[in-house]
This record gives sequence, structure tokens and C-alpha cells, in this order.
Amino acid sequence: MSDLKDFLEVKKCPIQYVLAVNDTLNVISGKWKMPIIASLLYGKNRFKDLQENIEKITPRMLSKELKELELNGVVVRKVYDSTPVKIEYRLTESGKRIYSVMDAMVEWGLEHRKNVVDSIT
Amino acid sequence: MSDLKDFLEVKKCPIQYVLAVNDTLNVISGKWKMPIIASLLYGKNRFKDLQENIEKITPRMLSKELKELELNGVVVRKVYDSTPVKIEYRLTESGKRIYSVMDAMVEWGLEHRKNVVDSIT
DNA sequence: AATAGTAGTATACTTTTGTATAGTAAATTC
DNA sequence: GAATTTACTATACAAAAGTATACTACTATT
Repeated sequence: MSDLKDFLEVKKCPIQYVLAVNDTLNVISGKWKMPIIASLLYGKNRFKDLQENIEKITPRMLSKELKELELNGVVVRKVYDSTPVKIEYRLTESGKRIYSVMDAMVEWGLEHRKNVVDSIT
Repeated sequence: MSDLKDFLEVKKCPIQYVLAVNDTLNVISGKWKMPIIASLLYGKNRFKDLQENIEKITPRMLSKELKELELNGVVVRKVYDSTPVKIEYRLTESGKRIYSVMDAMVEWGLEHRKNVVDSIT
């Protein structure tokens, strides 16, 4: 394949865009990420609260996912030096902004469902 | 837990929203969905074109993913009755609209990267 | 008749993701 | 001092997702 063909035809997405999409996908993919982020948005901040709010999640998964979200800069773990210690998980500013992605997903999903139902009936 | 507490505190996301997010997640999750959708948006419509455009994807995965996208109403498979047969994959209208989700993801990803880099340096 | 292009499928395998179940440790209430 | 609450960890396992490699079936070109 010639360079010209490369230039004219093989349009590629800028690499930063690819990385950005992958970062986002990483943060929202899996069975529990969205429920956890949504729960945090709804003001459920303690381990126990999250566990109660998210049906069927095991403590192992909750712990694992929270660690991953923390590592990805989406969540911060705060230890309050009270007795007994209280631990809170909070969304970072970035974390809160994932709301906009969820919003786009809800919008697409609703519209898509409508279309698919239309196409069947 | 009382019904009142349910009502006052356990705010829940409307079920249709949850379903909508899950539908969207289903369509975009995995290693190859986004590259495939992006390639289709860029006008790569034949199996071979997609295979060449998406580095390292095996024909097995490409075939599997295209089938899944078709089943989900995101892609249509068109057989042209020429000799030799030409087969094209095209995004449905819903499929094209996933662009808006990708857009939100790029935006969040870029911003997040900027913040994370800022917080390290 | 042999080679190449298009559009895949088949089989076996590895890796990643998620589940099930039980247990720990510190403090707090009965 | 026994049970309960909070915040987890440990081990073993099952299921889903992805990879590697080879192969097929049809047509077209040389």
C-alpha cells in the first residue's frame, strides 16, 4: 500500500482519542463499575452502604472494584480517625464527571430500545 | 428496613435507565467493539477491509463480534449478488448514533488524563 | 492447473472476570 | 463476655472473553 493511499484512504483516529476512549471504557466496563459509580453519585459512601445498595455484590468484588477505581483516579478512600474508624469512598471531580458519559449512554440506550421495539412490532 | 426508609433514602435509578445503560455497555464493551464501530464509521465496510484496518484482530473475533453487533441491531450484513459475492457490513441508524457515546467517552477520557497527569506532576 | 483474494469456520487453548463460601480483626452494644 | 457491626481478606472454583493456528469454499487470475 502506498503512502498516498494511506493518506487518502486509511484515515485513522488520532491516537489520543483512542487512548481516551480506552481509559473511559476501562473505568466503566464490567458488571459492577456502573452500579458502584451510580451508588456513589447517589450519596452511598460507606462500604456497608454500597454493599446494601448494590444487590448481590460480594465483598470481594466490591473491595476489588473500589481499589481499581481508586487506582484509576475515579474514587478516593478517606479514613476518618474516629472510634470506630469510619471509611468513606468518594468520587473525585473526574469521577463525578462520568455522569456525562452515563447520560450519553442512557440517551442512546433508550432511543435504541425504542427503535428495536419499533422494528419488531 | 422500613418502607419509609426505602422511600426517603434508598433512591434508585429508574429501571429503564439501568436497562438503557446496560444495553449501551453491551454494545461497546470488549476489546474489539469500538475499533469495529469506528472502522465502520470511517467507511470500512468489508470483512477484509475491517481485518486490515483493525490491527491484530483474528477473523474469528471479527466474525463473532460482527454477528453480535448484528444481533443487537447495530450493524446490518448486506450480501451483494454479484460474482464474486460482495458482502458489506453497515451501521444501522442506531449504530451511527453511537458516535455520540464515543464522543462523550473521548471528552471524559481526555479531561481525565489531563487531571491525572496534573496530579502526578 | 496453480495461485491468490474474499469471507469466513473449527478446534484447542489461555487469560480475565466474576462467584461462592468462609474467615479475620477491631470496636460496640446487650 | 457474647453477639453484632464495619470493613474487609483468603482460597478455590466457574464462566466468559480472547488467542493461536489451521482449515474450507468459492471465484478469479495467470
